[in-house]
Amino acid sequence: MRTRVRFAPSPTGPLHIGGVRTALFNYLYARKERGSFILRVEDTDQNRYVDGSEDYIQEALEWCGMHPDEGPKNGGEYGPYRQSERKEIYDEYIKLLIEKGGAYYAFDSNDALSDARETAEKNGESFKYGAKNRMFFKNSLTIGKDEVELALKEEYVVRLKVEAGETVNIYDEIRGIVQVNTNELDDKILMKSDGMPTYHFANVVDDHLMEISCVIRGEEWLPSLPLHKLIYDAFGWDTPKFMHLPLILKPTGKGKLSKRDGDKGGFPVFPLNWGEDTPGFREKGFLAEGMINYLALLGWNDGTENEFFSLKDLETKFSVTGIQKGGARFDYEKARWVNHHKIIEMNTEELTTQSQIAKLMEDYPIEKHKPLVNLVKARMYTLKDLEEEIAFIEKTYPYDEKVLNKLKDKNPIVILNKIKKTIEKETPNLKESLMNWAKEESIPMGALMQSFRIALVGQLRGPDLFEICNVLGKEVSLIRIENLIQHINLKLT
RNA sequence: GGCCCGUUCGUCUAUCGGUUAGGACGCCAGGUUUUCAUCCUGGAAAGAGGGGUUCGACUCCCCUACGGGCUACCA
Repeated sequence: MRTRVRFAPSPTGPLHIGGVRTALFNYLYARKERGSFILRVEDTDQNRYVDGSEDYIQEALEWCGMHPDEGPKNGGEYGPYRQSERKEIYDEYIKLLIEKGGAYYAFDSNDALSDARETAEKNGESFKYGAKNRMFFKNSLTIGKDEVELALKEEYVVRLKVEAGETVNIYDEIRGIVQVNTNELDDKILMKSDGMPTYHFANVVDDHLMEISCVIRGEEWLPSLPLHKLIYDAFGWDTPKFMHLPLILKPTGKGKLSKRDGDKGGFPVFPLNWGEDTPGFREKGFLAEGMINYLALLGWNDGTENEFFSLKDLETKFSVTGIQKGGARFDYEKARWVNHHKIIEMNTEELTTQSQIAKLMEDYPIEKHKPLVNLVKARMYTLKDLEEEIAFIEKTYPYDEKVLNKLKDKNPIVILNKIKKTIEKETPNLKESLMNWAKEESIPMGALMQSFRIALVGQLRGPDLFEICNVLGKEVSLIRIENLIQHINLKLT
């Protein structure tokens, strides 16, 4: 049997990072098994449909390098790949299921159902429309044929007929056998009154028709797995394999990771920007490889102590046995650290051509780009860090007065003047020359370097000083040194 | 509440009955460096609790606790 897996998001907004990981594991499984990775858009709920989400999903996958083999954009033999375009298929199959006796029409009003729900809750029970009570409701099992014909002209739904008292056994590739008694299940609605299928029905029909060999999805679907199994059984279809991935949890506190957590903690929970106030990893300066690597680590490992993987590595190293059972807390610091590593690992040439990097440097001559990136590369955790790291080119930070106070008694003016002169003369090896001078004059190395650094950038941090001097050029360096001399003189008077 | 799933350092994790319980992020200390950062070395830090099974349990089983998910004509 060919390996075919699908990623099946709903276009209800931006793709959550948990969704990205589900897509990733699907993608990796497909590549590892030399199968197909399919994108299917599950847009059966018109009320929750959000314009632009499908494009967002597509773009996010492409940014990550996970190109679907089949999907709404590039088509395929098993299309259409949007559920809203498969309505006739569901109609056909729901009829088939009803004929087989696996499902039935139900005509209960919302009022009747909420009444029933209320009384059940009053008695401390949870309401379930099922084998125990379906005969007390208005449906095609309780009313006559003629009446059904009539009722079918009005609004109706189709429900799965779940037999009572049976044990359903299903195998999850990660967790093993999951067992549920059908008494715990209810007669789930398969077709809604608007004529669209529910997730459960569309999902099973499509997975079967698209010949999906393994369903890989989030753990939130585990409770409905028995239901799905029952639908397969009702049709007489073989079930695919199932794999339920653990969820991504909040960094602290209870529950799964949400957009609110990102807002609170100042980190993205989406791959790409969505509107103005929903930041994405990409815009926050992550490399796709950085985000992917971190996400892969969140709930999976290859059994070794290796933590760095490219997407290509993962395609060969991915294995189901390495998948974790329990949920994993999201740790932005570690995500940043992984990204940092990816930045350092990337060759400077490639890094320099990253569009975000190129944009930050567009005001500088092109030949300076690579040396600049090279200079601050090791200091970057995100691509955006470049901006702050090269800010010294435009301006100096306000002088660190604490340092100036300490330097006060160490002849800073003498030192600065010496540096000035040395630069003016265009001494071939500035560093060596200054160091030799300091040695001869018994000037502490610290005083020399600190004065120089304060002059050029205003503070005691930043990349290699002589490189900075080099980048700034003779003219700017001299001006900055002169500025500091004046600043000190002003303070002395 | 009911049902299902889970539980190793603060966090992500290794261990697949016998280990000084290993690694990574973060934290702390030291080193390299003209500064900061990078980098290197070291350190503190874990088997939820209780019962079994076993010569021996982090590992297998049961119970409890805790955590998570589901409980819609949403996915």
